[in-house]
Amino acid sequence: MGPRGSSMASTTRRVGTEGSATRALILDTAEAVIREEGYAAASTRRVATRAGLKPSLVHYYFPTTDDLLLAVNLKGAEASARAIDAALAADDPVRALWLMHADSARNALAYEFIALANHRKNLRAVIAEHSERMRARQVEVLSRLFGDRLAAEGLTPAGLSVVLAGIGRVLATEDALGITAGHDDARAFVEHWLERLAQNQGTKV
Amino acid sequence: MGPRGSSMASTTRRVGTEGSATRALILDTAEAVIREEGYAAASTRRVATRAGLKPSLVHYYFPTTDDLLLAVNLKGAEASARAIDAALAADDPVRALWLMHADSARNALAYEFIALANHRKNLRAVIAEHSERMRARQVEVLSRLFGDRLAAEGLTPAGLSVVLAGIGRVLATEDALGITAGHDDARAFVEHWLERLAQNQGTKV
Amino acid sequence: MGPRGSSMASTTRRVGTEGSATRALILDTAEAVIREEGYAAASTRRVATRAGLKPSLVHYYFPTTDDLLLAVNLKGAEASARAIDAALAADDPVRALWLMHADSARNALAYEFIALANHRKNLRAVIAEHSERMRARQVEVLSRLFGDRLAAEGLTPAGLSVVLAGIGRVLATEDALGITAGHDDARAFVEHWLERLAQNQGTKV
Amino acid sequence: MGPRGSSMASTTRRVGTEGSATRALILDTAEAVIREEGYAAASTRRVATRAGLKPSLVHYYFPTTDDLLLAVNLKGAEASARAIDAALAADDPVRALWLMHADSARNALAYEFIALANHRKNLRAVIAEHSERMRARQVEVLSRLFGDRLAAEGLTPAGLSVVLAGIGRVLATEDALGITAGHDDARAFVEHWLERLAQNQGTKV
DNA sequence: AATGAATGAGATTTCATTCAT
DNA sequence: CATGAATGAAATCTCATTCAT
Repeated sequence: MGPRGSSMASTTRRVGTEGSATRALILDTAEAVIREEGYAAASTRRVATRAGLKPSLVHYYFPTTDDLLLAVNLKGAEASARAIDAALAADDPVRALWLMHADSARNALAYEFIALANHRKNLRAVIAEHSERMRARQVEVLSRLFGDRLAAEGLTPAGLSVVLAGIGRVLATEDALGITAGHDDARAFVEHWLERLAQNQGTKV
Repeated sequence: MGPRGSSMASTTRRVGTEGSATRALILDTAEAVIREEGYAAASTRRVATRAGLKPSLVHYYFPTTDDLLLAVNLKGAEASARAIDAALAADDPVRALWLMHADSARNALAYEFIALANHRKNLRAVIAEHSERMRARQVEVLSRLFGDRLAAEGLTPAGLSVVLAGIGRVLATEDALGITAGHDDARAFVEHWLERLAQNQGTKV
Repeated sequence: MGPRGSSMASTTRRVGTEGSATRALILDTAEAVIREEGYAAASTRRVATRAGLKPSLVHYYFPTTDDLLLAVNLKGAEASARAIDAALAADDPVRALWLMHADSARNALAYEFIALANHRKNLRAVIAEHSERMRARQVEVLSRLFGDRLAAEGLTPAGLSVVLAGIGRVLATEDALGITAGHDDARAFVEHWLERLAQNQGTKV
Repeated sequence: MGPRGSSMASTTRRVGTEGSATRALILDTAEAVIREEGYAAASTRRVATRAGLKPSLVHYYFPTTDDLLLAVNLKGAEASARAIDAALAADDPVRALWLMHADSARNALAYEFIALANHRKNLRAVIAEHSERMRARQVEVLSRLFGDRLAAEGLTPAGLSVVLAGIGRVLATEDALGITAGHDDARAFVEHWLERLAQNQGTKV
């Protein structure tokens, strides 16, 4: 990905007003680029061109490419957190959670950040922490929903979260590649199983 | 990611003796680089340096970077095919298949190629085809093992393959990032469930 | 000076044939640029433009700016070594040594490399070593010329080398800036003193 | 060295109260940066960051980088002038002058400005003038101390100043690089010689 | 079968400077 | 007094690829 200084990415450093419209535009554009072309394509130039800005301006707001990537990651994490909280408030919380995991737009982004974390030691810790926080948040929600009742299925809230994440992600990523064999079957299986679970579920809080 | 020519990948063009030791060395090195640093790092130079060869020589065997990447992908696909066939011959075929899906080294490579396919239209078709072939091969194996008996669980061979792939992949990728919450629970759940399935299984062919 | 990776400069790495005419041209041009505009001006672009080459070609021969700078330094050190050896063979060796130290072209280059060493940890060791080798070579020459006879003046070969280097350098650098006050006086003083020394000198070897 | 506007340095233009604490902070920080990392590192940004200020503020006080550099140079010249005056008032003035010339902190800064003058025509005249003034001031002091008595040694006040400057500078710069061969010998030689001179010296004024 | 030379493109980053508030 | 925004230029480096030998 070109030369990259070895200095730690400064998660906190943030040039430009937080509420700046330009900053938001850059962030949105970068997210779109990452989703469509991968994190490696989120170069200053490409993002700037697409946003109709000068490359230098991108650097003004995000001194380092890492800063930009982490900012997009953070934004995604915040969106996921909101989605989880919304699930808890939904009519059928478990199903809402499953839909979130099977959402391909969300998965495309998440996938990129995992790939990114895998290849850039600098960013690994921050990205991993975001993922862990999402897991924890889901555990909270699922615990509130099921109490101990998941144990009857041989599962735990954390285990359920892992299973849904895995199946959701493989469906989304394969869809993107045009691979579909077994998808409907797997989806039906999960949904059927979740329905059964839902009957076992405690009162919504 | 640096400049990448837009020329169609010449899947078939192949210079250099097929059985050449140099060719094998380049392929192995490229695979290691991809596994450790990601496909974006598999540049002619990097592979050459690491293999102790001149960059030009890499180009001699693989005229295009895409040629090299596809060759590594093909090699991985062949290894996966062998693993699936070996599973069929194992004592506990379903469990062997699950272990294959949960194998982190294999997943690391597979993950890279999915990311690659996602971001390079050129290669998408070839890589997707390899994945589909693997899925088909597993369906064959699982059908032979279970016949119709999976239906009782609300599943199909293809659906089961998808489920195992998803859960296996999420475990492997999160492990790599040091995320472990819920992993043991999910693993126990899958293994317990597979044991139950195995009792339902037909005679090994 | 722009981004600079933290990787150690690879003193030995050397792309392109040693005897290449292009390589020599780049080296000569870089030396001229450094002498005239300072080491900080020895950028790929500037050197390339001045040599009538493409910037990429400079990178082909000297992957890193540090590689280029060190190569120029090495070339200078070799020239100095030859000058010292030539002094030993001259009619009046001590005076020849003094003239070498007072040579402004040589000093301009030396000055740049000391400044460079001062500001780039990477290169410090190599450059310092070159300087030390020059000092050692002079000590050898002066010892051969004077034996113990310098002691009568309260000096040693190494001490004399330091004194000549210091006075020679200040004269050369100030000349370059147009500062001349006291220069003739200092020069006369040194030359008078060296004449006296020469009479004290042993037989030339 | 990055882009550097070609606008003449505005030696006189000076925004911000002369006595401003902020101005002094910027000046001190710039001096430290130059001393430690060289004049080329004294960029608006770097100085600002290190001083905990915004880059724009540095520009507010010093519209141009050249303005900043010259201000630091002036500050250094004033300090040297004070050191020379102090030498005259010292117990052993000649020795005090020598110690000033051998002072490595002072030399590090002086070295940078000579390099700077060498490479930026804009600034050459101003910096050279400062140096010349220091030389003149020393000549005054030495004349007062020795009258004509230096002639017996074949020297003049200006010549002595040059000699001390040269030897002092080479010792200081080589020390910084870890080169020490001959240093003690040269130092002993100079000090012994200065002692002899001192006995020849006139009454302190 | 292998390699040295050359080139154009692009990515990352740093910088000085201007302007409006 | 002070600052945020914006911009254009340049420096460093990496790459894929082509060509001639």
